[in-house]
Amino acid sequence: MSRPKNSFEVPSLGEGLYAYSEAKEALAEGIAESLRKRGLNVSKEEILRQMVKPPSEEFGDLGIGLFRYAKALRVKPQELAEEISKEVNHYLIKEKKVIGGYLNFFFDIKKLAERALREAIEKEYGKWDVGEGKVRVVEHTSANPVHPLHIGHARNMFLGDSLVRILRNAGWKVQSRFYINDMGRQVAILVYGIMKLGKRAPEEEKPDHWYGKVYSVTNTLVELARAIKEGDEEEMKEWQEVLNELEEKWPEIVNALKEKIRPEEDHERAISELMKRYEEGDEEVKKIFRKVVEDVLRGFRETMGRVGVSVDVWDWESDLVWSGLVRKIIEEAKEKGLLKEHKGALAIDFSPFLNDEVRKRLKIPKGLEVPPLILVRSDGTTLYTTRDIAYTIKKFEETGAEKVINVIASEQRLPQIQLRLALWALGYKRYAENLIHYAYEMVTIPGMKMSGRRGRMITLDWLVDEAKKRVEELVKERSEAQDVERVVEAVAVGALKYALVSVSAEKPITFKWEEVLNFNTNSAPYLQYTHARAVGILRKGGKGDLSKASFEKAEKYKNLIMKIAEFPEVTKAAALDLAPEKIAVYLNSLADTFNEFYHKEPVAKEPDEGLRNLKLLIVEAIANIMKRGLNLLGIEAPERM
RNA sequence: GCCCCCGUAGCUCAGCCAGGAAGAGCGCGGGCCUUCGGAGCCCGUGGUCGCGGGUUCAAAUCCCGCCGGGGGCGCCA
Repeated sequence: MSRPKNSFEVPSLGEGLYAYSEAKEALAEGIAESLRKRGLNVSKEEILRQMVKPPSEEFGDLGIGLFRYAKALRVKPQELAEEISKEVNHYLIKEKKVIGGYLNFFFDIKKLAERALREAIEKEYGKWDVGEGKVRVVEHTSANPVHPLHIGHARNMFLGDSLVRILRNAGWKVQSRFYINDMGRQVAILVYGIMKLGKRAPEEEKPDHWYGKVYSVTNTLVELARAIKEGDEEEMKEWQEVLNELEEKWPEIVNALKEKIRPEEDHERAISELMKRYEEGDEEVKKIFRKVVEDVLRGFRETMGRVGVSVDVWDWESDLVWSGLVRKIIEEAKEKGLLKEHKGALAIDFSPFLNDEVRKRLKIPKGLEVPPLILVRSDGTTLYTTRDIAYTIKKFEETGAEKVINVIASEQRLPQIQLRLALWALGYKRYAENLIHYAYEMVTIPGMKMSGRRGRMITLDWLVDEAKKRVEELVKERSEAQDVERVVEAVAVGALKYALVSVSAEKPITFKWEEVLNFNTNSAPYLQYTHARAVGILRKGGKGDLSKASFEKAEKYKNLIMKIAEFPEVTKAAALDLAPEKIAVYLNSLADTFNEFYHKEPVAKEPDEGLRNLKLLIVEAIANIMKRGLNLLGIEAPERM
């Protein structure tokens, strides 16, 4: 581990790497060196990538296939493996075994346990400095402030928050940001409705929920008016149906707005006018927009508070426009001759830039046709992506960030690509290359259809309420905790988070309560329970003493020792791959291994003092890892459940 | 139509980026409770890695083509 550069990112370990990692790297370097001696140009990193866990314990704990090098050297794989085997050593390795072209290593579990257990009971086990104190920005949640946060935003928020934690743990300085998209058409529609209605959210209702209703109703009335004007029978029918549905749910709001948003008026123009005035900074309009959006954000913050997520910086899209940053971008584009008229608006045509080299560097798929990006509407206002260009530059320049990670639904892949291309075209090449679209797929609940236009939403507030209700029933009877309320909260929220971060982001999720709240396996409650159980043992048995533990008996608990020793590799991989699910998968398997041990081995009651101390150390390591691992996923680990 | 993502055991998923020796859990069948928290444990069951080609000593992994599911192709975001 290199020396920390930021005082607040100091790893607690002294010199050197974690035991397992140190051994693995030493072996890799040894193998690479052996191969270099034979004339091959091989790096430690290349070897490291190929080192795998053999399929069976009998083959070894760590291994590598040397076929490709044998081929390059024109020798038999087995012979090469045997020769290299003699040249590679580390004090934590007690045996080497060659099987075919594989070179496998066995750890000396006693020695590994001595080191790994000492490391694992340290407060900051699994912390790294691979980020070297460099800055990264993670933008997440960034929901449109026109309706409550829903299940999709929840996935976004939990993934984003977990990435922040994982990256910080790996030594990056991370800033999280929420982009308040207050200049889009949707907010203008909401404000339009509010102006017509002539009032803001009532005290007794959560503001984001109330505004969500107003937004749905206004949008429906506006769309209906448009359909009538255009004489589109089909659309008319559809929107009328939506309106009827909304009227059943929220008669008051619909009735109040129906009077004021009449089909014969030109609402489109009025809304465009509003947007324009807001963009120009018209004081009167500004006041209303800001008040409405602030109200909705208050609702967001309340929800985020419930699930324990906060962001460092809240950025207003409108500030970007008013500060002139957006205009500056447009000027730059003009000067560079990038702006072309496209159907009456101003756009960047990317075709001159789209060569294979650029595609590769900006991760744009080979076959993807990228349409021109419109920067300025014909009425002179700007669009979301235009402002996002300015925002991206701001994120990089304000923080000196090495990379900016945008957690954004995969539906927005194309605009994100256009954004990178626009940055590239404008000459912000480093930013373009280091802007990461962390895309995630949708979440669905069987039997519940979300429909924005129909005001049908699976809100995060509802999810939390529902989870708490369900958890309460399960916990109340059995709980040993005094503060059952807090436990219910931690378990309910934890279960939701785990369900949404334990699956890789690119996979769609089908949300099923039976799985989310399955206390038996692969869920936050299962892991929390395992943690509480481990802590419970320590309460009874006390903490283990390193100087009294019989490490020579560690071999018997090899599975656990190995797992404990591997934890830092997992936290590192999760950070490098931006993969919270790796933590989840690991913790689940650690819990399985521990529960097996727990059942077979008395710990606190173990009569042999040396063995008892060893076991207590193992239990303490598990508790610590469980807690730290869950924390990286944003999940609390109560001491009692 | 074009493009992107996904397709691994009955179910939920890991492994795919950096090719090397098919993995978990659930479910199902059987067993274990006077024991530190049974929200548990043990044994067993289960796969032409969507299909077809190709590259390779070696393909779930890379390449090409198809099939199925989802998403995207707006002066919306």
